[in-house]
Amino acid sequence: MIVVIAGEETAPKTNVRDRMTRSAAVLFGERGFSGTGLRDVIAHSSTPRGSIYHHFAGGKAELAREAVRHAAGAVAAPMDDAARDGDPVAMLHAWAGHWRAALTDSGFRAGSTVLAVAAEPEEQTGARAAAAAAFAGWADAFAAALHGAGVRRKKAARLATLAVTAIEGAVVVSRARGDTLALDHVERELEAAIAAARRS
Amino acid sequence: MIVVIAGEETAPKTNVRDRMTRSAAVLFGERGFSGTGLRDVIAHSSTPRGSIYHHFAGGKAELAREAVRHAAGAVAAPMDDAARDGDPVAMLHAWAGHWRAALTDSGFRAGSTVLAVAAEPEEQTGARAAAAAAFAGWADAFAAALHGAGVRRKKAARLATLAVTAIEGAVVVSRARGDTLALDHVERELEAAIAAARRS
DNA sequence: GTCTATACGAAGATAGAC
DNA sequence: GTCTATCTTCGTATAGAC
Repeated sequence: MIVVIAGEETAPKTNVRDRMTRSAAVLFGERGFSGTGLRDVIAHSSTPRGSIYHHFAGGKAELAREAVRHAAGAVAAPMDDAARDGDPVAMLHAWAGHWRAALTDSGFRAGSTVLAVAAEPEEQTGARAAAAAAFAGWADAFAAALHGAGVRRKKAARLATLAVTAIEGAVVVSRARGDTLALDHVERELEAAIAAARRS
Repeated sequence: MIVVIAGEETAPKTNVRDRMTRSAAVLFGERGFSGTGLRDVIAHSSTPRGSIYHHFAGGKAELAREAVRHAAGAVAAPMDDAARDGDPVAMLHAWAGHWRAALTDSGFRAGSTVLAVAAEPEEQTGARAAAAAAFAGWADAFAAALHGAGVRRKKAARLATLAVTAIEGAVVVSRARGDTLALDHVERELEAAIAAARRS
């Protein structure tokens, strides 16, 4: 979410930190946590080199936690927009559509920041809890929509976990293949699973 | 697959290379490709330091390709054993059971070698094609079992993609959470999806 | 085949001037 | 807040002795 303060002439204090966070999210998703250097983040965000430890006193681990939180929100935003109808299928399409666009727009270089960080151990990233919270946030939002559409609460929770894991997995498989076939298949099968759950 | 040659007294030529490959597969799965150094592989496999470039002239990229192939086979083995009955549900249980055991036995440090390599770009790993082939191999084997159980060929292919992506995703989420809940949910929902596909 | 030694660059992180 | 300079450790990879 971008907050614009009316009439502000100078850049907000958080500008540099935000740009670093955004670039870190992109690069961690593309190259992984260990595969991305702080120098890469500086170069990608065009921010001052000497100030990264001023903005992120906790070093790379703090940057990873912020990047994961940012990425979690960036994925949740289109889902939340679509959730206003209360239709879980619309939510699924917004969710899958976000990744289809990210993959094709980047020439299949984009990847999930959250998954990339979660794929490396806590000792390296220091961001395991943030990644787990991101997965849980997506699942909870989707489960709420499913429950609102008449799916039993426990069934909705399981189906939401299936959606989170399959979509995150489909992003990786699609990237490896260089096409969106895996994402297409997952989207269609999840839609069928939602329809079946609503009937029962 | 492990081949034991009867009566062989000395270690086979491939012994050191195999141990390096196995350790690389474990460590890439746990720490990611960039997060694992060749020194880590040497230490974990207790192999001679000076010989890694003798066995893997292509360097770390060649090691990654071999590790991915090895990991692909290690996951396919329990699936193939269960597939002898031709029951896709038994295959699913063997598949999920393999990961449940790997996660709990390792204190939730184990991870998917294939996913870890696929989550980093080709320019870093040099193993994108091997990862894509591993995903495709699992999906094709599962799709064949589904088709043998009466699921239309195209539906079977889509459902198999759902299974591959969801299980790989569930391993990451389970690791981040420190429990097998995501894997449990995915296994149960995939079982329901298989049952629904056989009815239609 | 395996060894030691090392090249060469980059990693994360810090110090202290301004 | 941002700079430059630097510390220390580590990365992959290679050379050449044995």
